[in-house]
Amino acid sequence: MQINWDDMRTILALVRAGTLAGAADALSVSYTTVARRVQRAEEMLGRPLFERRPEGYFASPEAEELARAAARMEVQEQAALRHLSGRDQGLSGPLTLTAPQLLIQTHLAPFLAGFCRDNPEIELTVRATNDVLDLTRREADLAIRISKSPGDNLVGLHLADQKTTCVALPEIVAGAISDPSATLDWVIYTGHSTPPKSALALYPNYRIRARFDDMTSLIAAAKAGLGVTRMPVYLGRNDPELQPLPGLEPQDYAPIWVLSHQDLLQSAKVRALKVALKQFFRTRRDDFTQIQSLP
Amino acid sequence: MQINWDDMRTILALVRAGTLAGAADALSVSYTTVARRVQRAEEMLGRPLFERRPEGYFASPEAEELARAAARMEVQEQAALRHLSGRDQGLSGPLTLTAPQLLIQTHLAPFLAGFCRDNPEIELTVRATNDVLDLTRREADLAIRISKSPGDNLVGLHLADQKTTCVALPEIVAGAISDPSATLDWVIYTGHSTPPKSALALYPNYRIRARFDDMTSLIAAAKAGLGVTRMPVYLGRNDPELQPLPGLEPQDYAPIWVLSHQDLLQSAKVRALKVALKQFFRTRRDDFTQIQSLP
DNA sequence: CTGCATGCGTGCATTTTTGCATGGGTGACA
DNA sequence: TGTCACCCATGCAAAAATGCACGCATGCAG
Repeated sequence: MQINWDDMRTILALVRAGTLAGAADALSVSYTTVARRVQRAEEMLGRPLFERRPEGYFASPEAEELARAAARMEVQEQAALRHLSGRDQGLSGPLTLTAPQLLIQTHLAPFLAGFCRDNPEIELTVRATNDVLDLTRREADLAIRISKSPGDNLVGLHLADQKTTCVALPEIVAGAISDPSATLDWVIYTGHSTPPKSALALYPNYRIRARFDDMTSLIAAAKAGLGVTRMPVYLGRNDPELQPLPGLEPQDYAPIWVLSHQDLLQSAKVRALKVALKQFFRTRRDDFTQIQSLP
Repeated sequence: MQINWDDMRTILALVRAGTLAGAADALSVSYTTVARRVQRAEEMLGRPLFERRPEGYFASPEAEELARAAARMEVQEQAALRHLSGRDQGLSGPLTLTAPQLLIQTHLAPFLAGFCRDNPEIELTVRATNDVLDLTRREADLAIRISKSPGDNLVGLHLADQKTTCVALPEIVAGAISDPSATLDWVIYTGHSTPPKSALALYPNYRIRARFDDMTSLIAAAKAGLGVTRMPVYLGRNDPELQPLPGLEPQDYAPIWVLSHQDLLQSAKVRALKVALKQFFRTRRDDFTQIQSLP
């Protein structure tokens, strides 16, 4: 009874995904290939591993057991690759960074352009996503996160503190100032149930017009005049269309960190990007905490 | 930075073997394939893994690290396959047994023939070797061993006790009887420094004519008249050319066990062979302890 | 020094693996 | 009920991996 290691990896992907297409995506092959590798593995082992159902491939207990073993193999593989990357002392080759979309758009893009110019041998990949990528599984080498704690096995470097501000179109702000007790429209982030308490202290009557699960959309909604919205100051402060609600101090918000896996601490590329990020954010510290730029 | 799992397995084999041909043997592929897989892995990782030397491939520290990870992956893979085999309740498919050559020649061969007839669906592979195969690495499902202790993670079933006897050609035996104080020639197993003490008590003067590290050769040497030799009674007792040295009680020797991995305890095939072995050895118990067959 | 065993690299034909295109089935939804 | 979005199986052609044959270097024994 023999088995091909890549077939085990395929079984793992299929158990995880549940469908041929899903597994194929994860492995960057076609689903036909997944189907045939599974078929081959079943022949090798002399027993069926998956039940073919109209809604997908259903894993038998045997397949699940193989997948558990394959998952443990994967941990070993990834640890080895991380260690290998960690040994890498050259400023060349691939380097992957993940960061929140908006931070890239507003601040990181020009910085990264400079970094690439300074390090022409580094092949930088940027994954602009709000999803939390798994640094342990090497989905990225570095992650810029807006969060309060680094996380397991990860090494964090604090880049900047952040505060939030409440902004809206000038006419809405003017209305609120002229009559603080009038009902104020809000657009808020999904998950928050009410506008910030400090705002309610000044403007107690509110109506929630909409909720969005995406900051870009939230900004667009505010610009469309849907209401007031709370956002990190780096987004609100320089937008010519939006204006802060007066009388409110900026509120604390989760700081910005850059994280990497312990194993990559010694990697020259990772260190280079961390150092550059630290320098960059030092010059821009106020962007994230001060409502108005200093003269 | 990506890597193919079978390439990791190849790196492991190459680090272990040190040469392309050796790794190729272990993997049952051609050495060309090993060379090309390594080349591909090196390209993927963007760094060399082996130093090509005239005497073979020399692993770099990176390759050794990858190999260590791959070895841990291998442990997982093999554990999974063992568990899978353990679930196997059918009396069909592959089954591998390892046993000492001589035991197969003299006793096991007819027994195994019967077992195969009784279980025509089982595809039995016999590995006749004196090397201790690794049941953990699934080099065999069952092992018949001449040894005092089963070993780690293995489950043993005692098949028979054994004794040894000292035999030689009739003329040598006759000479020893006629003059016990004459110098007696011996052929002994490598590792033993002297003939057995109980023999020296009766025949104190000895000369070691040769040492052999292989029992078959030892027997041939005894038959060629090189001297007296000590061997398990199952080998000596029925050989028409050889005769026991009189006055010596059979001496204790390591018993015969059949071993299998814990994970395979539930496998129907493994259990079937164990049961059959136990029954067979019960009827042949005396072959291994009595110098003369009973009338 | 020569023959021989062992080890490596490379070009080429063969085999295997892969992806694509097509067809069929099922369930959600207007 | 028709459409759409997902599933899956299979035939076929392209692409990749493999094995083989050959040539070359090295170390060792006679």
